[in-house]
This record gives sequence, structure tokens and C-alpha cells, in this order.
Amino acid sequence: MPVRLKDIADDLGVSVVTVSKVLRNHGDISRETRDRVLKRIKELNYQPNLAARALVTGRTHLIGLVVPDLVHQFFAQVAKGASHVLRKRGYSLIISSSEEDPALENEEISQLLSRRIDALIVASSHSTPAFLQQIEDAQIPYLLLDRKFSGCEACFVGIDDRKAGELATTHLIENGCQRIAYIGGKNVSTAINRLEGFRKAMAAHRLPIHEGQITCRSHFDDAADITGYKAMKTLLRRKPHPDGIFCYNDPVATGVMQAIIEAGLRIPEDIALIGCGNVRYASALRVPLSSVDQDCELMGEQAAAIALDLIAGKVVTPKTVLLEPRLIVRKSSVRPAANSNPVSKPNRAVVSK
Amino acid sequence: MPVRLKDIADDLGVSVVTVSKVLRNHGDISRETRDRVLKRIKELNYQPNLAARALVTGRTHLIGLVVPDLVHQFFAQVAKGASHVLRKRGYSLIISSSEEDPALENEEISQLLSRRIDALIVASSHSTPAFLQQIEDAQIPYLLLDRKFSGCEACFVGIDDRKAGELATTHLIENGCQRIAYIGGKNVSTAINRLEGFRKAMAAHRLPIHEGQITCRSHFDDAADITGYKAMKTLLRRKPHPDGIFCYNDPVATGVMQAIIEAGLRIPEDIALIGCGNVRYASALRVPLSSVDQDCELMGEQAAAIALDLIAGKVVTPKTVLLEPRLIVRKSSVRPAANSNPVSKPNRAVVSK
DNA sequence: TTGAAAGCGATACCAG
DNA sequence: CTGGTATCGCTTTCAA
Repeated sequence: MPVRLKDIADDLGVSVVTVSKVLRNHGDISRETRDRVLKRIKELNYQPNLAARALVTGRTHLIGLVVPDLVHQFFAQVAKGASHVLRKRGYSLIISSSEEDPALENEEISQLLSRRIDALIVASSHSTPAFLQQIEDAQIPYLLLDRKFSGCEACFVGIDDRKAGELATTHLIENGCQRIAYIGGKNVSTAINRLEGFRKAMAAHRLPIHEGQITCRSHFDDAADITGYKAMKTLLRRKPHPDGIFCYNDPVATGVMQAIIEAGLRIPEDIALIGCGNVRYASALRVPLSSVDQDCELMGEQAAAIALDLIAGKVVTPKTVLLEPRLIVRKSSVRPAANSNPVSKPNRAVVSK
Repeated sequence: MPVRLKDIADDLGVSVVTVSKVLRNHGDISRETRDRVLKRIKELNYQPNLAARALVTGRTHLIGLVVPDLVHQFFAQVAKGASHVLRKRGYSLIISSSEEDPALENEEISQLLSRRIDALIVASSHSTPAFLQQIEDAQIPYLLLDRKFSGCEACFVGIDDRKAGELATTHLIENGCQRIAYIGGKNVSTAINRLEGFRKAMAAHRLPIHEGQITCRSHFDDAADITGYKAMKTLLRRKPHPDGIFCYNDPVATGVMQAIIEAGLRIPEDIALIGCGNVRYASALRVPLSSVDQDCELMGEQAAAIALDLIAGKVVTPKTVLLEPRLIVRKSSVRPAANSNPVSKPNRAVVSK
């Protein structure tokens, strides 16, 4: 049985209260008592029972993180960033993966709430904010990550998705693409806003968009790359086929790449391709993949910081942190011929192998 | 203020004990009372306070999972598998990533122990089992995952690493490689045992191994792919350079691939390459990467199942689950010319794009 | 079939 | 400076 406060108190002939105070630097303790207690705590390697502490203080020092897919590197990196910040402050992270399933996500959230986590960070797979009610009801502070809801007052950390879409699309246009297609997810803000950025860039260059050029699919059980693969297969049936593809994330772009190559077409010569998220292995793919970087670890860190602020009651008005997307140019989108006559300078682009 | 047992009891004019019993199907409750209680619980959306419950029962329904790197897809998938099994049984998973740093790992473990998790699953970055003492001291059941320690009695779930090494190496040999190099990690059982399998396969085919052909490096802060990249750069300085490379995991192989291509050599013609772990994006890499599949989700599920058994006291003698490695052949290791004279049939190989 | 009483291990409050 | 006492929300035990 683990050492308790009482064991230490008894050993030293003081009260549990005294020991408890020493433990939390709660002043008003004589130097001498302090040292004796500290010594004994060390000797016995005392570890406070956090469940007991949680019961009386109402703080579990547990923070929940709900993501749509932990296997997607993006969310793993976010988790890493968040975990890093929280650990230093004595908090632990409970990570739940909803597998892009809203029903499962609700269950996960409910589990977390009943654990009385101190705050919740959610990258939701829901398409409407209704589910947030249960969190509000539980009165647990929360913030949205990566995906937000229009008209929702909650704190949010993510990137400027419109700009990301604009950046990527403009880049394709500057590389001579005319018939650019967009492949996105369904009903998530990242997909919707990146699409908006796409439309804006196309309009700015007076390029028409035909309906068939826009694909929005849910992932369901399919991994994102399979979704991309299938979507591209469909696009390839159009004549003429698109000459540029912007995917709202990198796993989708990975599947798209496979489909293009299988069709015997060249990237970027026949079809230029760009993703979003800049996963680590992007440069190692069949054709090094251009992408839009979202600094995912930083995103996790910021989310964690806000969660801590929320807990501390430091947040009065909902806070929104929008990280700047950065264009990362690799082979998949660069057409040497087209480059000779750029429409405009790329916006803070980074060229990477 | 969340709803408490007492609120429900007061509402219904029964005692908290009665409500508590209903909640846990603790027989000896009249049908009628049962239904009334259940109804009210639903209405108020009552969620038991797990901290309070943990305090009295000594069970937190929390299971810790410590991995060296959550961003490595392998461990994310393991976490997914484990989480899936545990969730169904009312347990939550607290995931800690040690970033391959033994000191950080100790801290993480200590945090988890002080949270009184019910069991701990560890894929350790330590090179000796000394750190296990703190877990033993805390009397918390645990099991090792992926990486084990020789002479250690604990439960273990992983793959047969020797066989994985043999499978991969034999495959390279059958594809005509003669000067095969091994690139592994330092002091982890997976690296050591896969190396052993490598040696065994080489010996079986009377192929000599020169010391320079074996590289074992820690990752430290570098991502695994950078480790692989650097190791390969060094190997390429040898004359003649190796004609086959077996990497103990896929991220390392990814870096190796980059280095080979940068050097202007062809895969598999000049150098054949195979990894281990079979990450999802293996087939999408610059050259589709052959690998050894370890069925990581199943590994996570098995680990979770054993953790539950340990908690239930069902495990008498330490249990070891070794999953069968499966060879996945892709382009990076297939040399058409060599295939005409295979040394032996590949062992249950799967050919995949 | 029901419930009163006694904790679980810690903290908060207030008296000495 | 120190410590007694009540309390957090729930389960356990045992008597009614």
C-alpha cells in the first residue's frame, strides 16, 4: 500500500495538516518542521493520491484532448505540443480519438466529462456545434482546435484556413494551372474555409470553376488517402482532366498522387498537386509533395496554454489564435516552364526539398 | 455543480446507498425502486464522480501507455488499438510520449504512478530494466510492449523480432543482394533482435558481414528519418557501397531512401531497401517501400487485453504474446533479374503495391 | 429490500 | 506556527 500523508505525520509526530501544508509550500511552517517533513517525504518516496486531492479541490489536473484521428500525423504532433506544455505544469493529457465518428466522439466526451477533467480541447468531427451543449452543461472550460463552427463563441486555435486555400491555389495558378480541382472533407470548417480560399484565388485570376471540380467527401471508415484516391479516379474521368489539384490535407493528397501515377500521368507536368498540413514524410513521397505548413506542434502548445488560462479564469472574452499558414514548395507543384511568367510573387513561400 | 448521488436520492426519497446499488446492478433492489432511480438518473444525466469512486475502491479505471514517440505512426496505431479495447470496458488511456528520452520517461512514469493508474503499458526507451523497480515498488501491474529486456520476467507483447530480421534479410538475399547493411537503433531489443535475425540469415547464406555494415544509432532529438539519412550517407562512403539495406523501422528507411536517391543511385537496382513496421504511407514513398508488417493495432489490442487481465488478477505466470511478422514486398526490394533464381520461397510473403 | 454509519486520502477553515 | 474538525462523493459493511 502506498505511503499516505498520515504515515508521514505519525512518523514525525506532527499532524497531517502540517505535512499537507509543507507539501504545498503553504507558508507558516517552521523551517525545522519543514525540513524534517521534506526529508521523510523523500525517504519514503511519497506520492500524493491525486484522486483524493481531486475530490476535495475539484481539480483533477487532467485535460482532455479529443481528435478525429490520432494516426493522422497532424494530430499526433498537436498532441505532442500540448502534452509538452501541460506536463510542465503538472497536468496530464487524456487523448481520445473519435475516428471521425460524431457518435463515438460524443461518447468519448461524455467519458472525459465524467472524469471531471479540468478542461477539454476538441478537434471535432461534428458538422454542427450542438454537441457542445453537453460540455457547457458540465460547466467545463473548453476550446476548439483546428476545426471551428461559425457563430460559435468558444475559444479557438487553428490556422487561417481561407488564407491557406488562397496560398495553395494561387501557387498552382502561378505555375500555369488553369483547370484546378479542389478535394476536401465534408462539413468541417477546415475543408469549407480552404475551399473558400480556393474560390477566392480562382476568382482573382478570373478562372472559372465548374461544379465537377469541387469534391467534398467524408472519410467514414476509409483512411483519408483512400478517399483521395477514389476522388481522383472520378476526376480523371472528366475530359479534359484537371491540370492542378489542391487537397485540403496531405493524406488525401497522398492518395491523389497514387491515382494520378496509376493513370500514367506525370506530376507536376500533367497535373500539379499541393496538399495542406505538411506532414513530415511529404518530402519523401513518390513525388515530393508541396503543402501548406500549419505548425502543428505550436498549435498544440497554444491550445494547451489557453486551456490553462481558462482553468485559471484568466480568459474573459473568447480568444482566437490563428496561426499563419506557410507555403512549402516542393516538386509536385513546380512547373519550370510556367515559372518564367509568374502572375505574382509567392507569399512568404519556403522552398524545400 | 454536477449532479450527485445524493441529489437523486433526495429527489426520490431514498438513500444514497440505494441509488449507488442500482447504479452498479448490485442486486437486492426492488424492481420498482430500480426503475424510478434509473429514470431520474437519465433525466438528470447523472455522471458518477470517478475521482470519488477511485478514492474508495482504489481503482481509477485509468491505464497508462508510455511510448517513445507518439508521432511515429506505429505507436499511434498501437494506441488506437489499445484505446479501442479499453474504452469498451470503461477504461481511459493516458498516453505519454517519452521522446526516446529515458529521463523524461521516468518522469512520465512517476506522474502516472502518482495518479494511481490501474495498469501501465510501457514501450520503453531505456536500455536496462532498472527503471521497472519504481513500478514494482508502486505495486502497479504493468507489461512491456514492443521492446523487452532480456532476463525480465514481465508480460510482453510484441513481434518476433529475430524472425522479422531473418525474413527481411533473406528476402534481400533472394533478390541478389550480397553486401547487405543493417541500420538499427541503439540498445533497444527490437534493434538488437532484428540484428540477430539479420546475422542469422546472412550466416545461413554464407555471406560475410563486415563491421562497417552494421550501424546502430540512437535517435536523440533527431527524427528517425534524419538518423537514417545520416547513417546512409556514411555507408555510401564505403567502396564498394552496400547493395542492400535492412532498416529496423520504416522512418529510418525513409531517410535512407532520400540519401540513396540524392547520391544518384537507383532503388532497387543499385541498392535494394527494406524497412520494418509497414507504416501506412510506405507504398506512397518515392520508391514504394518493402517492409515487415507488425500488425500494430492488434498489438495494442492484445496489450490492452493483458492489462485488463492483470488488473483482474487473472495472470498467474507472465504472459508473452509474439505476433508473427509478415513480409510485405514492394518495389524497393524487388530486382527482376535476381528473382529468376530464388534461393528459397519467401515465407508467407504478401505482395503489395 | 433498504439505509445508517464508517471510511477512502487529501484539503480548507478556523481556533488555539 | 500548529492542528482539530468538517468535508469532498462515493462504496462497503452490517444491522434493521
